[in-house]
Amino acid sequence: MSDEQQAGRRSDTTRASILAAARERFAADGYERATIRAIARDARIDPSMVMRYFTNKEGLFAAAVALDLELPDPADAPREELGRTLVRHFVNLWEENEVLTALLRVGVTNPAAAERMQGVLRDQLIPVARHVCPDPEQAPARAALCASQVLGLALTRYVLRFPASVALSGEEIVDWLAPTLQRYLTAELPHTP
Amino acid sequence: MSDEQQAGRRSDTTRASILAAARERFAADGYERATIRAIARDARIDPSMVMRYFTNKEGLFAAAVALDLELPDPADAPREELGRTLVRHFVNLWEENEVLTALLRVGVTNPAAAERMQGVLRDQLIPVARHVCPDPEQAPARAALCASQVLGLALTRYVLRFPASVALSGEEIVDWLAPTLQRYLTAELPHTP
DNA sequence: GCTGTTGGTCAACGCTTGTTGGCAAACGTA
DNA sequence: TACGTTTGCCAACAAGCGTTGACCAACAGC
Repeated sequence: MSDEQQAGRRSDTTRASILAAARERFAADGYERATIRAIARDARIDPSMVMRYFTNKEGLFAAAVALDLELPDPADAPREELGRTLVRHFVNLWEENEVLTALLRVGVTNPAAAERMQGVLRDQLIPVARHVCPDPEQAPARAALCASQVLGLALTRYVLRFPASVALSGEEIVDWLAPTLQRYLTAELPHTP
Repeated sequence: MSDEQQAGRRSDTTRASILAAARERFAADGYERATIRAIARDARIDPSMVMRYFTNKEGLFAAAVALDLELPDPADAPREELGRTLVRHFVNLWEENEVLTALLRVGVTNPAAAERMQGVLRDQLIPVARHVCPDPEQAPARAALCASQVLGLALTRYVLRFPASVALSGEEIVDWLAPTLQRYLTAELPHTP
């Protein structure tokens, strides 16, 4: 009767297991090397099922990396601790959420994924920056600097797996990065105007 | 007579044009999507020539991304300006050198490239850190933090191409990042021991 | 003159990829 | 019981990949 959902009645479990396998493979191998055949094998179904559920490899990826950062409301934390709050939030997110690694690894090769990351920055991080930084006009640049440090750490820790970066504890990361983000968000411009 | 070089007498120009095309493609497309056929087309030769000169796709990549950071000697700059000196050096390097973008984009998918980046960190950046940081035992962690910030900025600027990151001038990048690297290298540990 | 080496092209190989359409069960409803 | 829908597997497709080996043209030295 209802055509508002495409498949959805009984085998949501299959759909979910495909998505789980896809996330794992995309996070581990990137876009091209995460083949539909390998994902289907992990989910113990036939490759053609993937097409039925998600029409495309692109569609599968888009469904696999639906993302909401759920950033804390800047009004909830004191302005001087926002850096620390943000870094702690990101570390927790990366530790528990495979989607972020998948998005990062794929975004490097796949323009659609890169654009989605850019959208996350625009819709979720820039507003936070606009709320706390001295001149709202600088919000995009300041948010981009924060993103560069957070993504850089994720890159060396979860993707490139530099030993010294992997060895850091969550606490240490927070202690090192918090002042950086705090300065990027709230400090006056470092150069003479 | 001399067998110290494998091919090298007359057609070094072909070899060089293959390498140039390869660097460009690897930097723009990553490992899998930079096909030998496309590289050969760019260099206006037959794909089989690539194999003759470099035996493998792996061999081609390895030859295309030979890299030396040529970091400044830490003894040449005053300790308090090392952060600024390093950031300026890296910005110049990234602006003029396609190899770094290629290495970054490929390293995300290709373990061999990731290992090479790790080697660069180990052999070229950690020694600098060991030379200036309070406790030499912390050198790997401090160098990894510096790498995370530098690579993160390169990621958002040259690979993901976030507009706010692209819009930054070289000077602005130096002004923002220098204090970060300076702190990662020389500050006392930020947390209580 | 021949002849061997070098730089280069052509056509094909085996393989993997994303993707498609047909067919077989299982199930709910009438 | 009969039937239509859902859920799934199987076999195949066209295309693209890295890679190979046979063949050509030019040029060197004897």
